[in-house]
Amino acid sequence: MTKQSHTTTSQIGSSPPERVNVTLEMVARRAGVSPSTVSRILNGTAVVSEAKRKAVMDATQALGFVPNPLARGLAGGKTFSIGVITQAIDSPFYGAALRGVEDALDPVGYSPLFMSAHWDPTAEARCVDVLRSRRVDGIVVLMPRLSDAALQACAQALPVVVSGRDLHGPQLYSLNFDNFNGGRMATEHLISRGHRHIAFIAGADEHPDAAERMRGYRYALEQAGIAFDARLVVPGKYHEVSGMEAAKYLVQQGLAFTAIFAANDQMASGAALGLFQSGLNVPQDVALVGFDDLPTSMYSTPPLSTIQQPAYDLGRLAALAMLELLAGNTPTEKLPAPALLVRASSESRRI
Amino acid sequence: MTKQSHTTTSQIGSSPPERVNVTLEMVARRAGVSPSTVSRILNGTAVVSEAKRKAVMDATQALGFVPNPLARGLAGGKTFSIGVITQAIDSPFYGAALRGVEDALDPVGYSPLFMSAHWDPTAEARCVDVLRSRRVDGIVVLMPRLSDAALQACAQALPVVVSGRDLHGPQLYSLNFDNFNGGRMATEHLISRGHRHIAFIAGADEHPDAAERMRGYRYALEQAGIAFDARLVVPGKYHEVSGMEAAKYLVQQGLAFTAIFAANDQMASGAALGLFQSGLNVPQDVALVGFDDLPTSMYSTPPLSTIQQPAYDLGRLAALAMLELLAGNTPTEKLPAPALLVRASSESRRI
DNA sequence: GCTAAGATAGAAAGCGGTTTCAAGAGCCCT
DNA sequence: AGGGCTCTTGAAACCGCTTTCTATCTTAGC
Repeated sequence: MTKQSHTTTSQIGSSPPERVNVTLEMVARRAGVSPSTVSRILNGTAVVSEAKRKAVMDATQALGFVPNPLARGLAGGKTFSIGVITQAIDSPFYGAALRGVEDALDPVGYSPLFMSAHWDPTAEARCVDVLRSRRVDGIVVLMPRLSDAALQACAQALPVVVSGRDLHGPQLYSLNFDNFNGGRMATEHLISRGHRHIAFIAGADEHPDAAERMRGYRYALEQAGIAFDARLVVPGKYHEVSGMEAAKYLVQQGLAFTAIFAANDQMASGAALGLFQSGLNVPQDVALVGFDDLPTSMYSTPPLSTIQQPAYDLGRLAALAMLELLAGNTPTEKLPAPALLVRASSESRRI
Repeated sequence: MTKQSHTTTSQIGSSPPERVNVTLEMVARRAGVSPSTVSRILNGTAVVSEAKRKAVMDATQALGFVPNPLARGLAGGKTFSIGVITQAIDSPFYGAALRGVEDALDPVGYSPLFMSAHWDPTAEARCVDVLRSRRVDGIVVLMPRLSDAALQACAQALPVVVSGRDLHGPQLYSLNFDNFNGGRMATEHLISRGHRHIAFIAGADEHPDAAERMRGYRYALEQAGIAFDARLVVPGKYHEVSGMEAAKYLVQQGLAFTAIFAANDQMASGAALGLFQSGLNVPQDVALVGFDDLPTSMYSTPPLSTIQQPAYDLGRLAALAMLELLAGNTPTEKLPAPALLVRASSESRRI
């Protein structure tokens, strides 16, 4: 892949903006060659004599030429932009991921086009359509809600990278996080602290990752010889309110639990509040563990123990994988294994 | 402005993707008219006989024609995309704002192009260059770090909307939030609760809004006849760690403060943790008020009293103002006045 | 009834690149 | 010296749409 150099000589504040759009033709004229030659040199498409190469480079520099991406897209079919579909751009989790995407794409001259699907498959399909109509070179879908079939169909037309699935194909790559082991580790951690009555605030059923985390929870209990108690599992919706309500509900039920494992940090944060409002403190009365390691979790009061899910890396690796796909290679990116972060919210207190 | 209808008949899952790119010319042929006519009809650029209009509409529908934005941009100069520069896409504050931008732009067929400048003016200038090279129709800069002059120069070339400044011009609009009164209200709230020794965790000096919030703090003290004590003002950097350190520092100094006003919620959150680690509780020992009302602040333990700064609206209104500018109108968007949200972190306890 | 003005619609010229096609130059070989 | 190749480079077509220019057909005016 041609490394896109954004050596743009800043136009801000520089001499009056009269220096309107410099075109490839102007460069050609100044360098005394044909437009085709300039194009070839700039793209490294063909071998050119060193003399002309130098002349063109100089002219490019002198004129501050920056190729028009629109024209390039129209003619060459590549827009150097890639579509990124998230569920909500304003969620802390996706925010970090988008940052990762940005950091991976920017240095190579690609621009991300972000869209939020709001957990709605229909909206997600529309996002895909809009992105395709904008002629993006590829699409990255973080935590898709679309069916596997739909994603695969989409990958027929252009490269696709998804997270949270296990799909593969010539133009399709997926990055999956080990939610099962994350769930297992979080639960084992609580068990190792002496807890035997561990409540679980689950995520929405449609979230495959939420299901995996729960599977990890149950597996850990089983391994420890603790009977699974369905009453200790409360459904949540991955956001704070649902965590808060779940915690209050657990307290109201009068169940004897000493710890809570929430399927994500947002719910854990809500749960902490729910417990607090019910007169219980974390970790003195109830130990709490979340999942995701949102940037804020480390600074909550008390800091939240959690499973680190590298959202930033997720975005970065997904973007890098897309670049590989675009370059015709087979991506090899892998997400790091889940890691347990023990913080104050699950502090010792052996029961 | 022509309302862009994204009536894209979803291509996902629909009949094989053989139905390659439908072009305007194909529509023209099918409708038995010239390409120019199709263009005119689709853009409402000229009066056309009802018969042809119908024929074209039908053909468009039947073929599922979606104009190629690249070609449009190349030919017509408008790309229906607008650049949005934030300081950090992964900050909760900007996340909400971006969501607002998205919501305002999407229905009218415009796409946002997000870039993060990381609080670096040089990076910000580069963002502007990249966006201009991508031929965006306008640029929205949320909380710019660039000089007024640079922004004004930029507005010579294309419409610009900024937040956090007070700039005006033919192609320049700004949305400013009343940080002074926000700071004043937060402080007055604490004073009304009986506090006389109120510490202030300030934001970085370069942030004009941080300076305004501090001015509000001092003004409120003055109005209440409370002497300003420079030792109670600790500099922060708008992120959690700095808030945490500031709180610990205050405690270490052994100063007799009973309340803290932090210039933003992230620092307030850090401060709560710092106090907690110093053995002090919010609000029993120290009352705490933040600024911004981040989505998470409401669910922190205890919920944080704060000044509501409508980040979502900021994004939405900025985008709407841009659309006005693009339509040749003078925007009239105004941000709502600051509002105090009293929550548990500053709970009663009259001293 | 004939011309001036107005309304519609097509032809064609870009917009700024990429890429195919073809030609000229240089080189080797017989 | 001439034929056959390869290498470099220019000319021109094309990507898909907008827009100017021009031509045709009405309709109005006297």
